[in-house]
Amino acid sequence: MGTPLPRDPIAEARRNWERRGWGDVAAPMAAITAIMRTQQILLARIEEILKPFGLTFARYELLALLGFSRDGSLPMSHASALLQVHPTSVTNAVDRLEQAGLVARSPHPTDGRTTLVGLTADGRRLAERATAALNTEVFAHSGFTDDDVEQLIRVLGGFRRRAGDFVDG
Amino acid sequence: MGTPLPRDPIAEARRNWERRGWGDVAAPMAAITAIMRTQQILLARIEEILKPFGLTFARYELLALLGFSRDGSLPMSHASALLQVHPTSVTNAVDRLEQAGLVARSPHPTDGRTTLVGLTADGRRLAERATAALNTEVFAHSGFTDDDVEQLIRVLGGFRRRAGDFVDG
DNA sequence: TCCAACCCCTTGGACGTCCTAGTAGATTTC
DNA sequence: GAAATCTACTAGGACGTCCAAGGGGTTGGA
Repeated sequence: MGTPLPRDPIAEARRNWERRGWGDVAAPMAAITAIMRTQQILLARIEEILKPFGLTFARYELLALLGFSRDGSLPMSHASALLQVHPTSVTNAVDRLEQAGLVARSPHPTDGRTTLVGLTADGRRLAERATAALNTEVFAHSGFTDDDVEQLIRVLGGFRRRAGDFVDG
Repeated sequence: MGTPLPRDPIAEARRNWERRGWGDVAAPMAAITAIMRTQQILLARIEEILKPFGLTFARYELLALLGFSRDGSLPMSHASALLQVHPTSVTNAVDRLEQAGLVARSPHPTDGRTTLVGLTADGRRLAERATAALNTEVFAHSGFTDDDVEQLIRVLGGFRRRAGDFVDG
């Protein structure tokens, strides 16, 4: 999985599509496949940076989200909605972060169904250090030009809105 | 995980980054996060279409790759390289596809280390039907305009080449 | 010739994601 | 006010991905 290929496998797939008479959908197929592969590359880079902190990307995202919330604490359902992952994924992440002493669960003061997750002091410190590392090690040399970034945000933002992720502009 | 959010959580994150004084990396952070989320949406759509065929995206990719190879058969290491996944992921996919009678393993004629994976007749038929379904149900209404597709292929292709995925132009 | 280095594949384990229940609390409806 | 419905979280399981380790097959240099 290390050595570069002599040819772009996605361009190859696109040619195969065209050869079979699916030229009308070959380009979107290639674009979607490229998104899949790019995500894989980026995720690997991020995980590599987070590993020394004992974090995965899923756990980091939760930590960062809590760090930006008013009082460092949120209902689990709210975290699930904002991170746009299944509730059980939040349960999983909270279990492990709680084990590590980075977050703590507490009951909601008025709604007995709801559990709040809050950062511990350790959790807040680690989130800040991990963010600093990601900023300098990943985001600062993302591999995209400023123009690329501009276009990606515009194109993918439109896609996500049309896909029903959010409703505002 | 179903109802749209009132605000774009990625734009929100970007504003948080800027507020903390990380404005220099806020845009790439937003672009990368958008790629992550877009991949998640697209993968869910694809898996939904493949489910009636008893396939996952990982298994479909292997089936499709074999369908485009000369004789419908490849060394497992070659499949791993072309699909750009870990060898154990190929082992896993082949195990399940073989169980379903869609592929078959056979020894390499001259190299005793190598195992070939080949499509069965059932496998080839299913790959064709699944591809047709993806073409009409996903790629034909990708949610991207032709311009979007053009830009994504260009931007992500450049990124992947610089990341060492492949070496040609 | 023969052994060290390398390659190919598999096993076992850790993680994250989702789905399907299932339990408990809150809200709505009649 | 009681029943039906909804909401929040958790347990268990399937799947894909990766890493680490191990067992054979190949190869090339001493």
